[in-house]
Amino acid sequence: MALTPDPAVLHGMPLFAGLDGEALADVVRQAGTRRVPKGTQVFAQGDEGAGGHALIDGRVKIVQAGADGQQVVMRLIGPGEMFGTLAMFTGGTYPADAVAVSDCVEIHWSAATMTALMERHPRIALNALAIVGQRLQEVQNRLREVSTQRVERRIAHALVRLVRQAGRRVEDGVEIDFPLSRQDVAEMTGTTLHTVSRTLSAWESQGIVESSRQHVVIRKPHALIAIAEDLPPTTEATPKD
Amino acid sequence: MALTPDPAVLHGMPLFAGLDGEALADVVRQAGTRRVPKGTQVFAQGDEGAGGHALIDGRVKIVQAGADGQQVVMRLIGPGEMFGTLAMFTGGTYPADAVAVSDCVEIHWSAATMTALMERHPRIALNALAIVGQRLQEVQNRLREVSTQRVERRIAHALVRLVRQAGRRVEDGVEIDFPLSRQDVAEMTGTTLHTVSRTLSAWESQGIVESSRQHVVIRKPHALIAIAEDLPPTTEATPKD
DNA sequence: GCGGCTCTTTGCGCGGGAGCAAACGCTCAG
DNA sequence: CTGAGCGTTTGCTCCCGCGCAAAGAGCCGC
Repeated sequence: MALTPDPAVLHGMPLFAGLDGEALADVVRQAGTRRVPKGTQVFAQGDEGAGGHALIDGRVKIVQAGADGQQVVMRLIGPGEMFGTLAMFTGGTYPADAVAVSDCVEIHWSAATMTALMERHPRIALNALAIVGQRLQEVQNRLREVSTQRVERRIAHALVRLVRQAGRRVEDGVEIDFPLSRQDVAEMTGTTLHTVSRTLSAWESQGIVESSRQHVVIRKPHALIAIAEDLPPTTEATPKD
Repeated sequence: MALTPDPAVLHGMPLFAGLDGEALADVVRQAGTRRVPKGTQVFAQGDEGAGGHALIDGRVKIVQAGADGQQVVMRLIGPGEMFGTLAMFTGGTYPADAVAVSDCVEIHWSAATMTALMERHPRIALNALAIVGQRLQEVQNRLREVSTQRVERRIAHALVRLVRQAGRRVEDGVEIDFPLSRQDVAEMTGTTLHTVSRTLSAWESQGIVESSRQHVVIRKPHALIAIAEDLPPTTEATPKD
């Protein structure tokens, strides 16, 4: 292939944690590289022959659609993260769409090579187990959240998670470094874009956030956390933990 | 120790699928057996040293509670099913409560022995991967459901799932063979026991279900599926206005 | 610069379903 | 048999958040 990825990109990927340099080289040798222009799909829900994907550059959104067309944003992927790996262990068809929200570069492995890699380096299978287990817990937490909490709190929590995942410090605040529409947030929290817009407007008038088209900056992270955790509305306090 | 489980109980457990008789005997040899009286916990959310559990007899409910005390029923476990295994791969503390809703007998393995078993029989790790992956997909589906669908449909879907898992054919209908309160259903679907009660009452007056205390019988499964899938009401359904 | 497109904001009205409270009824202990 | 306790039913009220609609605001290509 024209593009041969640098083995260094695999560093920090939990799936390949604990592998020695030789093993990493082996993993990289099997990988293919691909450019994915903004707005196109990396793979589609129901596609056969699921393999493994790792994002080198850009942003990818994992969206699951129901029979009625209703969508839910399952994950947002940034450089260095893996995606689409779940399908390999559960029958081979992708359970969701992966769409590039900016121009992307990804490396990928076919299901066959991935299986071979896991046999040659059993450590990968154990890593996968830990990763999938953790993902399961996260989804369970989201399920509990959406089942028991009000909309405002869910939106706050979603933003807090986004900050943790894609937050970038800027002068007076933290920027969410991800193209993020109101519709996206709605599909992450089980509400409508209208309610998200209203909520953000309210927060903006309180100086908690500042948002523009596809773009959000958190001005008072502690206030957002207070809403997410349902703490008393302290004016300026550092929440314990 | 008095109780030495029959290796046959492991048959049909996906986690041990594909193991030969000798390996199964090895697995059984490491297991401990325990009786758990109705109403008590097998393990509690946050407990350290998570191991693996398999239910021999009885019924167990897996419940996750949030900081505010709000609960969500994650799974219902019947004989032959495994539970509590997730925690082994993700840090060692149980993410939910497991409470016996009837007198139970379970076998269990400590985290250490389970790890050793997985090293001795790598097939177990691969099985675990498939199981956790499938569970993740199921939870994602529930998340989508609770995020996008109305209450009546969610309740219908929950009952359909319960029928699949613990359904028992009886004369004119299918019985859900599991002690099931309105509160339980509410905690599975993200609503309140009041709404569940009202919904079941409405269905009962339409002859779709028949319910009493902790007990539900589905009289017209097809009608329930129609509600769950939002299909046009079938032939004998009572017309709406 | 102009027009069109997408994303966003905001007003308005309504309804699904939560919350509260009270009564009913099955089960079981004594 | 009697009483206590828990699960269930049902009425009533209220309001959060959805749905609809229309206007505003960046951003694009031409």
